[in-house]
Amino acid sequence: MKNEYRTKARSLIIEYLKGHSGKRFTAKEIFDAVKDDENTVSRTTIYRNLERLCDQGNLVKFKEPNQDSWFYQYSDTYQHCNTHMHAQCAVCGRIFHLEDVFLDGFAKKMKLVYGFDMDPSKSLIIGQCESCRRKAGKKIRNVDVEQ
Amino acid sequence: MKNEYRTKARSLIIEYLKGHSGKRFTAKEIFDAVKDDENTVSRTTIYRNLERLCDQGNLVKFKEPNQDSWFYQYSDTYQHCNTHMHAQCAVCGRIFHLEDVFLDGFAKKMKLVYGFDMDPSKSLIIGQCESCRRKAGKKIRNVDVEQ
DNA sequence: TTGCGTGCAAAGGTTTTGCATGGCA
DNA sequence: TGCCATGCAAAACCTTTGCACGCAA
Repeated sequence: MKNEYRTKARSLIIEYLKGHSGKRFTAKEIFDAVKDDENTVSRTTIYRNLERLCDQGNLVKFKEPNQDSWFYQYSDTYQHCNTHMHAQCAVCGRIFHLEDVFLDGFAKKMKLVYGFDMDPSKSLIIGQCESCRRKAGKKIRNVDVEQ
Repeated sequence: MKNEYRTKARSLIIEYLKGHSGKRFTAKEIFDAVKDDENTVSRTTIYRNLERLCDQGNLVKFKEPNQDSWFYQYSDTYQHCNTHMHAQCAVCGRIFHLEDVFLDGFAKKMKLVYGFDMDPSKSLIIGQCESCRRKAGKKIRNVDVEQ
């Protein structure tokens, strides 16, 4: 078992991700965000820490259509991710954790009708969340007030 | 509107994809498959044709977890893809088209419980298909008979 | 002091672009 | 002939790796 050290770089990354929990970022965005006039965290370190956080289960790593780079999203509740399904808002990128009970009926039907054994933890529902739908209604000249 | 020419390269690519409809390939795999002793289609051409096929709606392009490159899968029925949901087998990669009626209940519940407007065409269910589950049962010393 | 973490530079791999050439209609 | 498509080489990106040095415990 490896001992884990608390370093400046790692703290900066985790702080940033935690501070924006629920939003998704590319490695590049995190690199830019963590850097300021005095300090910089190398890309290598960013990648290595992101990978570690994924392994530890605090980070979700996923792709979006037509995007070259991976997205990372911090989630305190991700520990349970191997057991349940997620929905992601196509607008703001937030990931929602769906209750298992909610899925039971669907999974059963999938099995019955298609003979398909679904793996909820790997499946992803895409759509628009409530708050983004509300915002969309308030859009002025097709420009977002905030993202 | 652009006129489309029938060229050797494009025919080779489409033929290969059609001949293996339901399977998924990376650009590299298609590059290797299309090449033989006499002919070769450049990577550039592969990518340009794959992109065009996607635009035309005959090809699905998607990522899989922890894979660097995109996967492409030919589908004659993909024309309807903007209206319905898909399930993908994690083992063989085949994509199944789910009936719309099948989803109605689920979508309604999503809206009701989470206020989430799902976009079936972009959502993906991952799991194991019937035939792969059967094969898995027949596995000998953890080696697949065929993939 | 030990060994984990970081940074640099370089490599690896996939995909895109510019430009001249080739081929379909 | 007039476009469209192809191929080559190079570039653009994102991500990973090797190695020496720095820092936490």
